[in-house]
Amino acid sequence: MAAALSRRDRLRAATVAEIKEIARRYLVADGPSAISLRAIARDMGMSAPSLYRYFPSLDTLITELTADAYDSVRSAMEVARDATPADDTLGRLVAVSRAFRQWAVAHPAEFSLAFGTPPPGRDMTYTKQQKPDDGAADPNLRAMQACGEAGTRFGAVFAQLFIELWTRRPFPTPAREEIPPRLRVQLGALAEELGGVLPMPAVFVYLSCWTQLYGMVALEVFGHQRWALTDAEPLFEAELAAMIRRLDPPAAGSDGR
Amino acid sequence: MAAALSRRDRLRAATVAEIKEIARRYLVADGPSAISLRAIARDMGMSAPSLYRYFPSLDTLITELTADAYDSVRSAMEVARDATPADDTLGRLVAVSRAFRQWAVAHPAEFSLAFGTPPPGRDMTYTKQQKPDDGAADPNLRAMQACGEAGTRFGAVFAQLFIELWTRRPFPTPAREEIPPRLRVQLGALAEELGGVLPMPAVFVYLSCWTQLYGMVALEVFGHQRWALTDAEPLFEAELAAMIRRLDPPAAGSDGR
DNA sequence: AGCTTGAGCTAACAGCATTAACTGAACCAA
DNA sequence: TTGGTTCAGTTAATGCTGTTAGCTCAAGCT
Repeated sequence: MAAALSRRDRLRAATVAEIKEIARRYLVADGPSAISLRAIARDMGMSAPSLYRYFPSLDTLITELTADAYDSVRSAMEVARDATPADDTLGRLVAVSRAFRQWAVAHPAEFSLAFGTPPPGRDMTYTKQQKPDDGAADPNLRAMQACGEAGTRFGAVFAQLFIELWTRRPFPTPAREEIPPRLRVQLGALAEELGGVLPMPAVFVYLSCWTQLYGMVALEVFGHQRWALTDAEPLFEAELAAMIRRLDPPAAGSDGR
Repeated sequence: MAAALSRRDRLRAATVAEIKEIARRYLVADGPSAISLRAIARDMGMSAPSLYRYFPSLDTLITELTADAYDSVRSAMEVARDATPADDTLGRLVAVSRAFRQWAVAHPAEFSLAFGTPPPGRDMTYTKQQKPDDGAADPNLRAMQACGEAGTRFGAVFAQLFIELWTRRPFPTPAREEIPPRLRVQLGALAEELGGVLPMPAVFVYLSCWTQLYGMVALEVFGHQRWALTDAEPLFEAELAAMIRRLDPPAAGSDGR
């Protein structure tokens, strides 16, 4: 059922892909604001209004590029993960983290789209309700929803690794009582959403690690670290090592790699 | 020598201030791309080209707004710092960190300007060389330079606290040998730049804390945490507490607050 | 064969940054 | 006080931008 596309649908898909590819070119060359329908149309030998047959607005195009960015990192991370033995969960976490950073450094514009400031009006990407009439008539809303789902799939790669790690060899967590009540309920809800495998304090560690990772990479890609460092990679590696140490403290030594 | 301004210069400064204020209004209302010279001029009852008497381009205006944002957080942080006893350095660090987050949450648009994706072409904000002909003829370059300096002044608030903390009661750091050589030289250079007070491994801890702080706040303000949390404050407080514990481990107990 | 769908077009509107050329008032020096 | 310079402001124009309306024509389906 993969090739159940009519001739027209295939042509249409090809055009959509070409539009996105050219748009991505402008994006990486001169930033998101350089993406212009007129310029894309010019490059394709078309008129600008024709593009509205494929995207209801420029914003929607950019939203779809953002979703593609999430898929792109995710697949890069999955490749790195699958190149590491399945029984070495910590090794996989390291590989995935490195892949995340490397993708980000190699694709700063896409990274900014997916992990930087969202354009105003598209903040609620991660809304989970909206079950009624789900698909929605508005194709722009549909794109935003798809973007949110792509982001969720991205996050699931990290989450899955933490779940695996926990089931194989639980990592140290703070005691339940050390976590303030208001945080407890939120983390508890999140633990449910993640499948109920991780206990609430483990979710805290998971979020903490992700925050540190994001902070490192975002600071580097956004250029907010150049006042301190000329090459951010060694610091990243050091922080990554610290993170692993936190998840596998040398006390009860094991293979660890 | 504060009032050494001619009448014309005073009027000019007032106009510049009014332009910036209106621009800021558009910024917070609808994001950076909503700042338009024509709209500002319309609001002021002027023609758009007139604004070029005050700013050489829209980009320069935005750059100056970015510099103002740095000054704004910094002053908020300084207020919070000075409201805490000078001998309680850890308390000051907590106060400053909270002020940083609170300012960010209250001013998401300005935060994005200063700490989010930089507009393409203005990446090299933090360049330090360029001593020759320093001021430079290009007023746009001058603005970018001023923006970088404002960013440096912002960072100095945190740096100063870490320096003070270290001189009062040194915090735990990794051993020199645990830090890989390539990172060592960079941190060493940075330690010099910070005045040579902090030893190299302490600089590592400083950067690590700042990264965690930035990660927390950026994730929250950019909305990349809403899939996990409805209210980011408790998690921030928990991470902040963990940071403080790292700087003042309960082993050699002291006042701590 | 005839109708419907869809892909493309042109023309047009409204908004944008920016430049050029010009006017008039404020300032400053003789 | 006069004369020249500086500077704030103007209008007109260029060339971008997203987007809508209305049209044409070929492909696809009945």
